[in-house]
Amino acid sequence: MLDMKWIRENPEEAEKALKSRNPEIELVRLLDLDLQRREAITHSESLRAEQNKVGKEIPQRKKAGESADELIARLSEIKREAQEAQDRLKGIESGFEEISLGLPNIPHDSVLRSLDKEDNQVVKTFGEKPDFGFPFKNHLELTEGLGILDFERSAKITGAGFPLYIGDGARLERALINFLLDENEEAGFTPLGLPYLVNAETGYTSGQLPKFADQMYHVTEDDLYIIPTAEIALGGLHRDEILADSELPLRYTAYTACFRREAGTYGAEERGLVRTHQFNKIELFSLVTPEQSYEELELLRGRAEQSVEKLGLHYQTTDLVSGDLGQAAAKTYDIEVWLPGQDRFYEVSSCSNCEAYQARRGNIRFRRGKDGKPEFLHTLNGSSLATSRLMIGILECNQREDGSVSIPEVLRPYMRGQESLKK
RNA sequence: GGUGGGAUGGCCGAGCGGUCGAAGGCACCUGCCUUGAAAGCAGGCGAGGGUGCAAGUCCUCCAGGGGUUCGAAUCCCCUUCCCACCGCCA
Repeated sequence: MLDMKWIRENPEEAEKALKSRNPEIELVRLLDLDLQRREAITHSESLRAEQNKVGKEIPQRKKAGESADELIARLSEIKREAQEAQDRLKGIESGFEEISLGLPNIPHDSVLRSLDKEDNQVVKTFGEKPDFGFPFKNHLELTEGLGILDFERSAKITGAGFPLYIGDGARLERALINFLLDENEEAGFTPLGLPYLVNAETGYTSGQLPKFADQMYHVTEDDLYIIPTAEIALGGLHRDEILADSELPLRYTAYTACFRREAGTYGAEERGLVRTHQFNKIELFSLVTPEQSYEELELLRGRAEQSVEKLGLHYQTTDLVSGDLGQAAAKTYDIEVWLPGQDRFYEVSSCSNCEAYQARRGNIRFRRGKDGKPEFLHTLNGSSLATSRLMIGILECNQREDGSVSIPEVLRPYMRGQESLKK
């Protein structure tokens, strides 16, 4: 959700910024409803004030031993009017919310205005494309040879898009998860074990609801949503709280499975582990004061980059253009790992500063000192990292001619010293 | 799933249906006192919103949502959450 006061005062600037993300966004209707809303509030409240005033006279009249019948009659008339005004206000507000809850965040000034993903700026590159010197295999050929991944059987269990790791495959991913959690914890992030199902309020906080409801699995029986990323659950963590500025920044890390319906997407080129309904991810999440948030974004990005570097994978970091930003983000860096089998870079991390967008929706605030007025804080999230896609990179980039795969050294302690994956 | 008990301001805690946004205590802030501190004294001290240059003023909020009533923190109904016990169970 956006700062309505700011939009009201800077309508052209706001619309221009939002159009840089989606040219179809118009604010005319929102501004009109905002005006109507405030008028309706004033009208409704003045009637309430009168109602209260007359209401207070009744006991006084009665105490004095006089009849209050006439006042009571007048009051019922005021009440009827007040109720009408109230109903009208509710109608306006629901229209207002429908629009305002659907609007994306305003991009940060430093974000390049463009609708074309091709304009995403590469801000860092690490390593090089591997030169195998032999016909290399893609991750599906490798995992089949090693017997560590089985999509045919997982389809029997569930259906398409749900990976089944076996033996060394399961072990390697677990090693990745533990390695990343340890790295993050050493960097000062508090580890959390999170619920995988969230209620609707939490879904709204992150910006996932109402607009992207169809991307989440919904347990209708209990009206709970299965998280597409830990970020959604983390958004609910401090909902409706006022934190002390001395507690900030709050930094969390959590491993969760992530579930995405991927409705409307399909692609023969995204086979195997590239895009699945269920995958694993370690998340970073920070709550900070507004003046800290861009420094924090660099911290998250650096944290994620460092982990990829330790794994020895070739990657590039891009600064996304306005048109490629997620709903809640004001600025985002993507970290993409080179996947030889796909012949392109693939996102393994996305680090975003959501500024006050989520805080406003979830009413997450902080107070400066003892006497400061509560203010919305800034939230940031970053993947560190998506392990399922990392698996592809590790397998494909570390393969040997015989189909075995050498395990990155940093993971070996997590694999009881195992140095390679062999049949 | 069943039964019973709860939910009030940062915390604790009172609140006959009628000046209750809410006693009292703790914590906190300001001033007095003090060499300094403590104690004591005086005052202040929730959030959101409308309006206004501002002082201010008005509205809303006692878990959430409905209802009864001229009037609800107080009465009724529903929901959620917490606690206890029973049932079931990793």
